[in-house]
Amino acid sequence: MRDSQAAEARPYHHGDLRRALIDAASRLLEAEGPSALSLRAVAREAGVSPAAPYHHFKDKGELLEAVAGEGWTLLDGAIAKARAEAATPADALDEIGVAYVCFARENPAIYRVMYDTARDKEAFPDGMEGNEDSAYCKVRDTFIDAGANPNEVQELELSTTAAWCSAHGLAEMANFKQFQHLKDALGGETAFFRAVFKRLGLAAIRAQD
Amino acid sequence: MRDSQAAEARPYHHGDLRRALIDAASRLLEAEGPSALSLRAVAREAGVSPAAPYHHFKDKGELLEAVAGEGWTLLDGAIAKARAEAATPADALDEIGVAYVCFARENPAIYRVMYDTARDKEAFPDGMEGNEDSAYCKVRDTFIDAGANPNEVQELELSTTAAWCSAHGLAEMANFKQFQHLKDALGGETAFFRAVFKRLGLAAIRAQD
DNA sequence: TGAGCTATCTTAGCGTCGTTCAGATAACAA
DNA sequence: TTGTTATCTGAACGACGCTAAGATAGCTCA
Repeated sequence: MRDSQAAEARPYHHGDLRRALIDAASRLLEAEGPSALSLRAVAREAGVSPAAPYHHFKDKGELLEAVAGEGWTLLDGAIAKARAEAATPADALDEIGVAYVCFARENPAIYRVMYDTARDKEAFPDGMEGNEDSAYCKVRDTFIDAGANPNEVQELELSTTAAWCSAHGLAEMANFKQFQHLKDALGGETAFFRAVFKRLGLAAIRAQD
Repeated sequence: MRDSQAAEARPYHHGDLRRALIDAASRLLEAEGPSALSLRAVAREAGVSPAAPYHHFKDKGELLEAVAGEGWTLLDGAIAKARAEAATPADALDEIGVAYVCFARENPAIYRVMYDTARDKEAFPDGMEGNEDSAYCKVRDTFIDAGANPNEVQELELSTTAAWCSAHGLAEMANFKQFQHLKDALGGETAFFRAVFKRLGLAAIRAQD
C-alpha cells in the first residue's frame, strides 16, 4: 500500500511515469507472481489511470520487455561479479554457473519474464555475440581464459551454448520438490548447484586437448 | 472449423466431454499457441457452453494439468523408443537427449504447458523416482546401463539431473535466432542438438572410473 | 505575460476472459 | 412412471487488455 515513486521529484504531470511503471511492475512481479501482473494493477500501484501506461508502452508486452531488460542487466552484473571474484578461470566457469542459478532463484518472477519475452522474440534480447557486454560473451570469454582455443569458434560457441542451457535448465527446476533430499544431503541449495555443474561438461573444455 | 469429437459416439448428453475438452485444448494449443488458449475457446471448439467444462475440471488450471499429463506420457514414450533403438547404452544417452529436444520442438505449446504446470506445482508431475515408468527413471537406468555404479545413488541422481537440465535448457532455447548459423554450419537442427550434447557431460559417467 | 502547441493523463467504453449460480435437460434406477 | 442424479445452458459478475475522445498542464515563443 505504499505510493511508490509518486512522492518523489515530479517535473510535470506525473514525473517519470515510465520509470515508475517499470519499478511498479518489478515490485508486483516478485510480490504477487507473474500471473497476478496486470497492466491495470501496475497502473494502480503507480497511482495512475489504467490508460496512462499506453502513453509510454505500446502494450503490456512492451512493458514486460522493459522489465526483462532490467533483469538481463542485473544478470549480466551478477555474472561479471562472479567471474571477477573467481580465483582461477577454471573456477570462474563454475562460479558463473552458480551465480546464474542463484540469480534466477532470488528473482524467480523476473527471470521467468526474461525468458517468456525471449521465447516470444525467439532470441536472446541482449544480442549475444553482437553485444560484447552480454552475459553470453562473458561466459564465452571465460572459456577462452580457461584454455579453450579462441580460433575454434564453433567449438567455443557449442561449449558456451551447452553451459548456458545447463544453467537455464537447472534454474528452472531448482525448486522442484524432487530435489529437496539432494539439497539436504549436500548441505544446501548452492552446494546442490555446484554438484550438478560438476557432473556436467562445464569443465570439459579443460580436458579437451 | 471442424466439429471435433462432437459427431462421434454420444452415450448421453455430450458424450465423453472430458476427453473432447482435452483434445480440443491440445489442438488449439498447437494451432494458436498457449496465449490464445482460453477455457471459453476450448468450450467453443468442443461445441459446448462456456460453463460446461466446470463439470469436468475444477478450473482452467486443472484442464491444463490434464493436457500436460498427456504430454508427459508422449514424452515418456519418445524417450523409451530412443533408448530401445540405440545401438549401445552409451549411444542411448545421446539419443534420448536428442529425442527429448525433438519432442519439445515438435510440440512446443504442449511442452510449455508441461513445464508451466510443473513450475506451479514445483515438481515433476510424474513423480520421478517414485514412478519407475517416468522419463527420469529411464534416463537414470540408461546411465546404469552405460556403466554408472547403481550403488552410488547420489552420483547417479546428480548425473541424471544434470542431463535433464541440459536437455530442458536446450529445448527452451533451440529456436533462438542466435543459433541459426550453428544449425546451418552443422547441417540441421538435430545435428546441432547432438553437437551440444557432445560438449556436455552426458558422457561423463563413462569416463568416471 | 499570455497564446498556442504538444505531451501527458483521465473518463468512458468495447469485447473477452474466468468463474459462479440457478435452472433446464436427459440418462438411469426404482 | 416417478424421482434422482449427472450433465449442460443462460445469464451474470468483476477483471482484464486496449481504444477513442476529451481534459490538463508544462513548454515555446511572441
